[in-house]
Amino acid sequence: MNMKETEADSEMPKAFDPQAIEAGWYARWESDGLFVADAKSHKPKFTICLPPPNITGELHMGHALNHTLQDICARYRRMAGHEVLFLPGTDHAAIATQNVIEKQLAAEGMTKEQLGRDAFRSRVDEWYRDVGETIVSQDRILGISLDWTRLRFTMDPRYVRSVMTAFVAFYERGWIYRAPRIVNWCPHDKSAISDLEIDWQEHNDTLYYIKYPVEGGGEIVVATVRPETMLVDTGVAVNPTDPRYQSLIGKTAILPLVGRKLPIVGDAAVDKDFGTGALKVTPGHDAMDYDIGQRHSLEVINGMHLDGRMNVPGLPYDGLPALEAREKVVADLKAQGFLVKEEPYTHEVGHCDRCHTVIEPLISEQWWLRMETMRDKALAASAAGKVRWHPERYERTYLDWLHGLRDWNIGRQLWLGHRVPVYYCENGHQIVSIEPPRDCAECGSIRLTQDPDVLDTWFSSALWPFATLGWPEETDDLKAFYPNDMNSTAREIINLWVSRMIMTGLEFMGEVPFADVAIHCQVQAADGRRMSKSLGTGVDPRGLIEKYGTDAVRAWAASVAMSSQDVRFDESRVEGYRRFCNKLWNATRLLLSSPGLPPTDAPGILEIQEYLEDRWVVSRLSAASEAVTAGIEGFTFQDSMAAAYGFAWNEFCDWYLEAIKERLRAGDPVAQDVAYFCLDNIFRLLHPFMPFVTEELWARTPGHTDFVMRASWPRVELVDIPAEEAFGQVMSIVEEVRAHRQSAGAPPRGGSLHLESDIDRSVAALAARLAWVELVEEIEGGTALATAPGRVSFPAGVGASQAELKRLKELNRVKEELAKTEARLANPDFRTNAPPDIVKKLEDRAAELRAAIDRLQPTA
RNA sequence: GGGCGGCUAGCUCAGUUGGUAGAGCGCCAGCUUGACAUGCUGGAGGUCGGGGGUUCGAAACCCUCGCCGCCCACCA
Repeated sequence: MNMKETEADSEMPKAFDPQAIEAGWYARWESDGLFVADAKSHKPKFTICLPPPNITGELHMGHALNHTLQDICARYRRMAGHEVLFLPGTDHAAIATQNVIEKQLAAEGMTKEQLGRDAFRSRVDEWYRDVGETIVSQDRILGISLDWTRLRFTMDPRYVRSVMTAFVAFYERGWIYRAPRIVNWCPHDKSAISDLEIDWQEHNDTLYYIKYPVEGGGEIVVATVRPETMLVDTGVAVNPTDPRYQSLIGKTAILPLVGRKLPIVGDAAVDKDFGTGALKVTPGHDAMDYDIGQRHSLEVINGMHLDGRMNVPGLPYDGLPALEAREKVVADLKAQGFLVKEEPYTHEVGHCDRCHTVIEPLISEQWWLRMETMRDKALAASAAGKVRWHPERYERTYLDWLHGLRDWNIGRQLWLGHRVPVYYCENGHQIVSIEPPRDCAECGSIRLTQDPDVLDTWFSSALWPFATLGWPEETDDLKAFYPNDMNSTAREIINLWVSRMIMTGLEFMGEVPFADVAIHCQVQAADGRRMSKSLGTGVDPRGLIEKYGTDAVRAWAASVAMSSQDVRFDESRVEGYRRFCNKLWNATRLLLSSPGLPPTDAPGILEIQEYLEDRWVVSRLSAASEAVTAGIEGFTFQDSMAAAYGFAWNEFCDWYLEAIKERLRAGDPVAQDVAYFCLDNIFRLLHPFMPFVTEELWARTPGHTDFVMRASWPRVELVDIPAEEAFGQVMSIVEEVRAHRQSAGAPPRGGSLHLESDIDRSVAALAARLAWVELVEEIEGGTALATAPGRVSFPAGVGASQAELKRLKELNRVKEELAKTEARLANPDFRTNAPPDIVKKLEDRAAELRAAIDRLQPTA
């Protein structure tokens, strides 16, 4: 530790310059090992595993916000005496990465099929190495105190082993099975995706009414927005309670254009009020139809190839893309007189959330994971209060989803990701194994092929809180740092990620992965739209950092943090926090300019009896430190920021430093001591929020030989209520005198103030000094004060009539308030029902107002 | 179709057991006051989305309507 070397003993520059000070600190913290967690430490542990950003991504406002909040917690806990592990990592983001690579290949005039699976894989590995830790290393400029020695990637061999272990464990429990189901199929990625990966968009489509003839006479009309799917209809369903159709149940309809015979069945899932109340049943291409089909043993026909083209051999629509097939089907229906009518119809259509292609539900063999047991454990953990949500309301989002949970489609038909560890031998035996098996356990065959599917990216993310620590090995890290303590996330991945971490954590580790889940607010663009690169509404945090400095961006992030409301981005607020940094900078300069030897020990021994302002400021500091701590502990970081800002600027700088300027100039050691004590505490309280400027100023102030990052968390308990009341009186007198001075057009200094003897003399003296007036025993004329018994007069100014105007205005305002107050007091119900202290307060207020009126009356 | 959040000063937001409406930015006016003009001082500006109700008293609690945003949902 050799901080003194670079400590600037020289004159401080007049203005705070973020670029100049932020450069060095991160490297020094890192090289001094301040971010590295010690699993052997005896301190209480505090662990956060940073949500792994997509390796394809760029740092955006959401990361800046989320990572800052976690870093506030990490830095705070270190100072408060915890051994902190704050672990960074990245996620392989299978679909997103595959799309990136495929685009690259396309640019080279190639497809992945031409390249082959193995070459594709090495291409991906190369790309991963290339991109490396670009995304997370951007966290360095944000000052995020991550333990880089423990950087993890979901494709690291050790992590892959965790994923395989989890798969096999689930398989052995009998929870993994392969079955055909309707899945959300992305024809572009040629893969199934889960329900949660669907992005719903409103479409203006057409609802077609189609006439199906019924055998033995008559007809039944169905309505659909996807007429091309009728080619593989295998039934017609009506609601059994619908009198219009009851007589048709059991009969057979004839499918137009195809001629297939369709049983007409009764099923309660059919909505009588939609369309005609009759539903064409296409079990191969609609989830509800599939269920109806299962209930009535209807045939399942797959009518689509995996690339979205129609698969209807023998029909003229075979091989057409869905939309073209739709046009042709409609034209033919119209030509043959089956189309009854068309009407405009607006509805939600699912798109792939990675590539935005329209999803086609189709039947497909998939790997599924049964969730019942894990779901029930998760529910029980919540019931037992093991997971606390902040804000609380998000617990319901989570629980509601859990209650409706269905089996999870964990398979993806991609080339990139964790390959399903299932192998088949030439004799059709199946082997499930963490390591690739050499031969078939049943027949000894060595001709094995691995299942082509890979796992949903979220399957590996679900293991993050313990797979990053080495699970399934019983590592020191795992023992020391599981369970983690908090998880901080955007609300859009509560179900996708948080819920699944909770379930797997309970299943494999027997404990919830974290006790607290913080869901931060969403940052919107200034115009209220979503921030997104494609909309051009994104704001790059790096640009902001260049402009205002990291500390300003972080302080802004903290100030919005966990607001119940999403916030519109307002750059002027960031700028405001840069000015706050400058304020701290200059307050420090003022102190350092005070003559005499500065204290050599860390400030702390206080002689605060003599001066009212000293007693007041440490009392306010006590309140601020409590509020800042409570805000961090209670996950309302915005409250912490507001409390620290308000104290440092409005109380410490505006009032306290102004009050002691003369004492500082005179080199009064008590004033220096108290002021240094306050600054010292301000730096520590603000360090989690604004690490750079606080570290820099800490190094520049006396008595500090170690990093503020390693200082202890302050707990100031010097509350002095009488001092706060007395100083409050000072403030209101000073403010009123200043107001009178301005409206009188009097010069900035000078004038006389007389205060009646029931005002404490120390209050009177301090008020006079701060208001730049002379305290006098007698006063001629002048203006009466409303806030205290007394009068003030100024050397003749230009605006005497303005002063008169001001007096009358004030008199009016006071009279109005008195009228309102008296009216409330006159209400007998008020006196009988309101608590006595409220009544007393109001009576006191009325008395004050009457006194003020007396003083404000013209002197005649 | 369910559910959640929001609607407070021109703008962005605070307002935690109901008890005289706040901050920052912006605006107006005055200050080169020996830390800071990235500053200091003073000021203007709000029927707390509309309407009901509970209460002595509502921005806060209840009902209702209206917008804005989000999440969940196998109605074709």
